[in-house]
Amino acid sequence: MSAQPTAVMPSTSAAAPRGEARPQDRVFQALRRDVLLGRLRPRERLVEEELAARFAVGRYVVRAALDELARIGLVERRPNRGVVVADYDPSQIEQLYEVRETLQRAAIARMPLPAPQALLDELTAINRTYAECLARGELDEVAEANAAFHRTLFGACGNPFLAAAIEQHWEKSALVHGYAIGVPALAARSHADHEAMIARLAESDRAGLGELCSRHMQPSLEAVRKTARTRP
Amino acid sequence: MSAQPTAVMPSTSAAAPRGEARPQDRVFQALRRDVLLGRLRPRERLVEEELAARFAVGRYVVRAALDELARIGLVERRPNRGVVVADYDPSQIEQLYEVRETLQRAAIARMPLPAPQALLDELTAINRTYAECLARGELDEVAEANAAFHRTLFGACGNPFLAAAIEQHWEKSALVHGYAIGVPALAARSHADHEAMIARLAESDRAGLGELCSRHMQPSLEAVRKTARTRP
DNA sequence: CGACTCCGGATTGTCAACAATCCTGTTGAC
DNA sequence: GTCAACAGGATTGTTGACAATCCGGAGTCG
Repeated sequence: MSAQPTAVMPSTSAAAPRGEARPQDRVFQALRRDVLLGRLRPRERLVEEELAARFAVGRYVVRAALDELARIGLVERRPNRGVVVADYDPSQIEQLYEVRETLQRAAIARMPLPAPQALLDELTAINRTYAECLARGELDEVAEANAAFHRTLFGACGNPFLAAAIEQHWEKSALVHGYAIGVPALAARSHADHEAMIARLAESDRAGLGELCSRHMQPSLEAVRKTARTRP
Repeated sequence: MSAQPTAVMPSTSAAAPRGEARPQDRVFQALRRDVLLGRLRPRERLVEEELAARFAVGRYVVRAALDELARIGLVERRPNRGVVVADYDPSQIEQLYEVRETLQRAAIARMPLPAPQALLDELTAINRTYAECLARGELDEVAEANAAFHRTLFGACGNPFLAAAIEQHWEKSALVHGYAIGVPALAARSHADHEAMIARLAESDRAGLGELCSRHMQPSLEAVRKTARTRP
């Protein structure tokens, strides 16, 4: 009885597509946005009791949310010493991007082509949302659309574990993306890149897509390098 | 003040090299071994209160340990429905191994060669421990030495994020390794493979090391395939 | 004058009890 | 006989209070 081997999918993040009414998810999302939009700065300390008061919730919930944030690498837990917002130095960001490029190239190499029309349509729709929100200046929504585009694109590689690894490292470098989106020129170029990616996908140009995705990561990486030179 | 940009290293697991006296780490390790050595079977349910009684500890500690186990993918949490031991079906294991191979090849491609003598010595020492524990039939220690070998080898790739990703996926497939170690022929072959890897490393044979590492993963994968055919 | 020790405040780690949720076996109607 | 609603028990989610730990500064000794 009950020998049904139900598959255990790799759970990338807590982003279930449903109601999301759990209090700890609400706190998690709020803190995540605070970090990504710069309201909480790197190396800034997060005190559990303050957050519990701010969100009108028990400290246990805050704790669970912080655990989740630590899991995806946005904050760091020091045992008995609390939680601080993660602060990657430039060389670490270079290393992180190196891994991301490796994973993305692997995903593109394994992606079934030609891509189904449904995928192209979905990506096109997401990128339209991206442009619309950008025009309205809703940076928060732009970031979400940007994430959705990459999640959908690399989720189509056919290997859930690979897709999960890509998303995981995307989250880790989310701080950098957040910065890049804030610069209008970079955001506009990003939108154009996305369109080009859809075109490569439509014409089954695997090599071109790989190159495009790798170059797509360069501008924000370059911005980090420049900032590093300015503030050594 | 305190603008020192202390590096935030990617924290792969809670395996700090120190005392490890935290109760939740003790429970975590104990449960981890139970899963890896087969004392807890796939799809088996883990009830918090039972574990709390067994380890003479509060339910909170069990909860934290289970969270950690879920984080590395050995158990699965279903909200409001408890946790069960993870159960990957054969096709998922194939996908997991595909990602592992991709990551390992990337690590080998970036590994600084020639390898420092200290690394060769460390790997040799670990592999000796492997053989000794295998001879004594201490499977638990064999598994630990096996993990240490791979952690040390791929940790030398120079990119902590890449090393962390490799270790993370190693943990996810730990169940498969545990099975392979239990088969004497496979365990012996594994030891020989490790020696060959050290040799390739010593002579800076990058391509040979890559091939060797990929082939090194095949036997346990093949065992999974066979088991799948036997029990469909 | 510098280094060491010890104490106080702040913060995290843990516990036991309470509330919400889910699964199971039973009952009743169609 | 089958299906749906319903209670009962079991299990997880959450809370507030208590204990353990760590950081910083006052005080003391060399």
